[in-house]
Order: sequence, then structure tokens, then C-alpha cells
Amino acid sequence: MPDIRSPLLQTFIDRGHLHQCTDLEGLDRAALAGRLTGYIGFDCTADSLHVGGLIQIMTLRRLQQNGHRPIVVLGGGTTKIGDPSGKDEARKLLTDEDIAANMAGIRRNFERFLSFGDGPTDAILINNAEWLDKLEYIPFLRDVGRHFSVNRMLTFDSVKLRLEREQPLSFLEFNYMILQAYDFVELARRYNCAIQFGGSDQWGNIVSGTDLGRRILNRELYGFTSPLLTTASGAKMGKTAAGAVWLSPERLSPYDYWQFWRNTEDADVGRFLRLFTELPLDEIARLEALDGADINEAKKRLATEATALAHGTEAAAEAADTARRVFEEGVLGSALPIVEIGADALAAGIQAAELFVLAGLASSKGEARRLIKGGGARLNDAVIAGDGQSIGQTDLTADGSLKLSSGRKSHVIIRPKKN
RNA sequence: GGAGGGGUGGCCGAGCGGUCAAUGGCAGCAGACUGUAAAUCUGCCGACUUAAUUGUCUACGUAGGUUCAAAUCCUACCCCCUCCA
Repeated sequence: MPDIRSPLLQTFIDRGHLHQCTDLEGLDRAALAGRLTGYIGFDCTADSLHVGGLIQIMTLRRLQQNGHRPIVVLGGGTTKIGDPSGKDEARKLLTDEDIAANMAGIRRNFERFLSFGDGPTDAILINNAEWLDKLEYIPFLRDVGRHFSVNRMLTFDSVKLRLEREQPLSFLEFNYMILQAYDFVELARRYNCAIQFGGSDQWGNIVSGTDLGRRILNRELYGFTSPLLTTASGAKMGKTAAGAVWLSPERLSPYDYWQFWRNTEDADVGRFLRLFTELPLDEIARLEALDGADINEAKKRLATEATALAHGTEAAAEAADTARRVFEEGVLGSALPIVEIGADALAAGIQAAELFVLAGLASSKGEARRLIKGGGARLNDAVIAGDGQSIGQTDLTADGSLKLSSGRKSHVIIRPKKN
């Protein structure tokens, strides 16, 4: 590792963002010399990003904090193609309306992490469809296509793995790499963008871009990748029971987001604190050195800090408070999900299994029955004996609500709805 | 266009006329142990329904057919892979 002088790279290295860089020394010099512009491309296959992309988001945030300018490129154009990296199957193609709606949602995610505007370090968000849609095939082939060697493209993992596993790879997808490389060149032209960041699985695509920049623009561009995050036990990060851990509050409540971080494995705490919070490094060192059950303090800190970044300090504090009450005091907290049930229905009594479905704790009555049979279902903290048990008015606690739990961690408040 | 191989539950992958709602693995859920951790062990894991695995329905690419009975056999079609042209 060469001597690093720039605060930017020092930050990235200290906090665990660096996996590979095309030219670390060159980038270090450039970062010292002046303001840089760097970008990351995001798919818009959903209307929210999830924690799988959080490391990239934090990368841009830290770029901006160090006085440089981040660009978020939404792959409105490339989403129409689908990146073959790491997949055996082509994605289904999205319509323009889907893509537009998804882009709006993703923009809201970013507004939490970056400041947008017209200042010199303000973030820019653009859609690569802006230039990709207009490309003309023959001129594109002549100007850009000639710089790509198929021989070489076949050696890239994204392509090679597909071929080795005898999985289909359409020509459409084969072009993804070229378009991403072209994005980089186009951004260099338009915004003097000099760095492309990405996950380590993007290395091939990114290097293609820096090569293309050298050939077409005769400019030095830099590529920088971050490690792909897995948990210490090897699972892909950001997938849980309910699916992905989304960043938008509509898809995942701040409380559940907090819980996700709270349940971090011991071995990941230090790494995650560095990457996903802005606590000072010496504080993190202290937290991760905690032993045994004390490490839970570090996890709470991680959860609150990470939630504050994504949802604001208020939501984070509320989530932390609710968690404390639910888990440490055994009472209800305000951030628990609340489901309202018609007062008359409740007065008549509702079958336990059905109520679990209504509460969203089970996706079918059968599942609810199994949960109850397995002894994992609780009403006001008492195990529910049978699925036929009727729950009604008399089960309301003093504050006029009742608590349903699936296991020790998922709780829902049921409240009668006044008519 | 020709020859061959293949499409099975969230994924991988068995089954190749009845005992198949379909072996096994992964993922997931719950229980035990704990620290709201990991590892481990146990149970569950299509939907609805019943006092009860009771009954019904939907499912093995799509559409038909043969059979008392089909994921399993036949026909046509769609899609994918490999080799040849």
C-alpha cells in the first residue's frame, strides 16, 4: 500500500471502502490536487434501494464530505438491458413507466444521504437514458465498438461464468458492459467526471470504462471498487425474512430498519460501524472491543446511528426507545406497527389464526395455525394455546389495545377502530 | 433448417403410470440454548377447510389426448442448451 496523502482516500481506507483501485497513487494525487467528480451507477429495478447498496451510498456521501462532487447515475437506459454480472438469468424488462416511478423513489433515498443543488460539490442525479436512448447504432459501433475486443470481453467474469455454466447470455446483455463503459466516458465529457465507484463485482465493467476513456478521450480515469458485503457467517447482506432491507420508510419501517442493524452478528459490528456510521474511529475501536454481552451496546449504537442516517435522528431515537421498552422492559413502544380492527368485529371475537393474518404476522391462516401449534404465537406475552381460541374485547389491556407476537422479536399492536 | 438434451414448489435438484402436495439440499419461520449474536439441536415449511392429514382445490413449460388413474405415456405448440448446416 503506497503512502496515502489525501483525506479522501484515507477515509475510504480507514472505513473499509477500498477493495481495488485502478491507480491508487494517481487517484491520491488527483484528490489532493483539486476537486474531483465521481459517480456510481444504480439500477432502477425497484422504487427503493436496499442496504445492499448502502456501501455505495456511503461512498458518495464521504466523497461529498471530503469536498468532491458525487454523481448518481440512474440506469434508466441500462436497466432496459440488465447487467449479467452475478446472475444466471436475464432480468425481465421493465417498462418506461416502471423505470420512471422507480427513479423517483430512489431519488428520495438519496436525498437523505447527499445534498443536491447547484453548488460546486452538490450532488447531481441523472439518468443515463438521456444519452443512451439517442445512440445511433452504426456511429456507436464505429466510434465505441471498435475499441472493444470480443476476445477480451469473453474473459470477463460476468460473461465467462455464464458461458462456463452453460447459461444463456443474450446479445442484449452482452452489450451491457460496453454501455456502462460509455456512460463513464460520457460523464467525463459532460461533468469532467474522473472516478467510477462500484461493488467489486463491477470491476470488469469499470475497467472497461477507464480503458475507453483513455482511448477515446485520452484522459486518465479512475476506477474504485468496494468489497461486496456479506455477513460474517457468509450470508448476503440485506436479505431477511421479509425480503430486502429497504431504505425507504414506506417499504420498511424505521423501527424494523433499526432492528436489522441491532441484530448484526458480533463479528460484523466493527466493520459495519466503520462503513455505515459516522462515529469517530477511536470510538468505534472502543465499541468493537467490548466483550461478550457488552457488545450489545455497540449494536444499539450501530442501529441508532445507521437509522439516523437513513430516516433522521428523531425516527432513530423513537426506534431505539421502542426497542428498549419492548425488549428490556417488556412493555409497548410507540414505533411498533399498529393494526386497527373494527370495534364490532373485535367485540364479536376473532379467531386467533385469523387475527394473526390480519396483523400481518402470518401470510395465511395455515401459516398462523402452524405458528400457534409450534408455540411461537403470543397474545399479550402469553402463549396462545390453540388456533381456535377467540380473541376479543376482554383481551384488551388497560390502555385499550392488545399485543400479538410471532416469536420473541415480531410484535404488532392491535387496536379497536372506533366507528 | 437438421440431430440430440432439457423446462418440477422462493432457489438448486430427485422422481419418469398409482402408496406424489411430490425425496434431498439451501433459504425461510418457530421452539430450546443464549446476549434481540453466532454455532448447535428440534419442529414446521402450497391454499382453504376440519374435532381430526379430515375434506376440497390449485400445482411439475402451454394446450389437448390415452388411461379407472399422469409430474410420469402420446400429440401439437412455446422457450432454453449443445453439436451440425
